Amino acid sequence: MTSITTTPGTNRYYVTTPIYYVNGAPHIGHAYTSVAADVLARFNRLDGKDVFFLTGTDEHGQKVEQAAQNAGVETQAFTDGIASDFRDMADAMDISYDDFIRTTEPRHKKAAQALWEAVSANGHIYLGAYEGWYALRDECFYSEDELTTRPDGSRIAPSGAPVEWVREPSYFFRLSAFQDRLLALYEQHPEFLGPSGRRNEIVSFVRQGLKDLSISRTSFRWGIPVPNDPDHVMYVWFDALTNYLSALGYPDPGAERMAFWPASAHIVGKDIIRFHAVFWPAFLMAAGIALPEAVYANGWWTIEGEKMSKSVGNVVDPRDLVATYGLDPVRFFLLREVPFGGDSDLNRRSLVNRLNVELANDLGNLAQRTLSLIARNCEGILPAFGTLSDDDRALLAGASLLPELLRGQMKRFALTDGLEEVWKVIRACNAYIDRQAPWALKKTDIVRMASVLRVLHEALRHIATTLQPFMPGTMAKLLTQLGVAEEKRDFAALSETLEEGIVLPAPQGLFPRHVLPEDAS
RNA sequence: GGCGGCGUAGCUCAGCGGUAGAGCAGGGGAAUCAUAAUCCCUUGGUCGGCGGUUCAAAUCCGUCCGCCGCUACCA
Repeated sequence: MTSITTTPGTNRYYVTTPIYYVNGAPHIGHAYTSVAADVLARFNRLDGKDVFFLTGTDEHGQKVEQAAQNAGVETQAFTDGIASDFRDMADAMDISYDDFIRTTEPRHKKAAQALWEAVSANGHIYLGAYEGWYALRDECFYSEDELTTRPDGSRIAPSGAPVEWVREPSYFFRLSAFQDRLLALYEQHPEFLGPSGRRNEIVSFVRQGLKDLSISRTSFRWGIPVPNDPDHVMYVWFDALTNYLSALGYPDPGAERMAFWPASAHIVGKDIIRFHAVFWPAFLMAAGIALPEAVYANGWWTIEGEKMSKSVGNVVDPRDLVATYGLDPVRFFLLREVPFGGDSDLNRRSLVNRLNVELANDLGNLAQRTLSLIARNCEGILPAFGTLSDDDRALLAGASLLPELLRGQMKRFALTDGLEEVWKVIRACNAYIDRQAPWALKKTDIVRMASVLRVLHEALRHIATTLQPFMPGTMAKLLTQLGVAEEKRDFAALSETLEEGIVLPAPQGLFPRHVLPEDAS
């Protein structure tokens, strides 16, 4: 049995997205969580860490079985189709995952069964009966508050189907035994769970008492068989959560990837925080496996002020947004618009406004004006630093602080605040260029002009390097325009000075402006 | 019902005991290297209402009003 403490940091970083449930097509919410996790993965790679980044799909359960039946397709073929759509979405969003786990893969089944056996061997699983209101017609259980009572006292499901109280044999996990240890975990490791509002909710949930958890079903077949009792399949969460281990090669003791355990961060949507912050650590404690270092929940997106739902018909496919606005602008917007952890609204006006003001005007135009001044006045050759003024030094100091600043923000999952820090430097560059007016120095002091441009170039190199995790494609272009070699783009390379005299390619625009149809004319 | 959060400039929010802040939007000016982009200045708020503690309260306490979240087997 392990202690509840998490292991100290190493040079490895293991970050995960949830595995997405394949009962529907990927939407902007999935993309959001994945982009956030991707930023963390990319940031840590640039920071010299050995990173493993996992995403994938959750493919078991009665709903999937039914969805496949409704579609008239064999269940595995059905999940194959949706899983590949999720993979396509991840690729379209430039998610730099190292592995894509599917819960229908043999390696996962083996891992889930091994985890079950480990928990069982420690005495935390017992056979009991799951009781509840069951609708034969719908073939599923309903909770008390979902039901309506008719005048004659009988109850009906939301679907209108009659329900009856039934008992189904089920294996239970002794969740109740872990209440104190979970509370100790939250208290001793406040960084385990965030944002803080969510942590408080989970703490009060656990405090009010935990019941044992039903972790198997006999009412459907589409799942992983329980070891030594094939009448049962594992109930979804025991199966699904194990993915974080199965992709590492668990339970093979010689699996190289197991060195990445425990996970550094599980990024999840706020709807599944409980499963990650309560059930998952309890399962791991029960199996004697070290706990992940952090679980962090992101919020929901509304669309033009409305809740996203299939019935409203406003579900946004991130690939459509990318087709209209470009990949990096969309990635930027998702992480920039609202403090990471909170809810936010996706609407065209604020999207276009952010892209125009912050990307096109603030950053794109800064790069363009700086690089074209160098192209035109320095023959496209990177100038040398002259004697640095206080103004020069202040700007460079701000820029060189960025990696360290962002490191702190990323650790706290403050992705939005991280971007704000970079933008402070970008705004400072625009103020600096106006103050120094290199276009005027051109006529009075050509040496000073060259030095000013070099200071701006150096600030831009820091900005572009730090922004790579957020906008990998566009920042790669910018770094190329700045003459930074591909192997000199990590944080360590920032402390080296670029050689003057290198030839810079011709500058090209990075971010096009957008005009809303109603604003045209 | 219980527990918790929020309510600050037109908008999105930061501040959380010591003379009200940022970004965007609005107004004025400068500049013209640049994607007509940029820079500077500026209008604007009895910090949800009412009481209390304090020399001093967005900031602490109480209460009221209005939103929102959680309150287990939903993927």
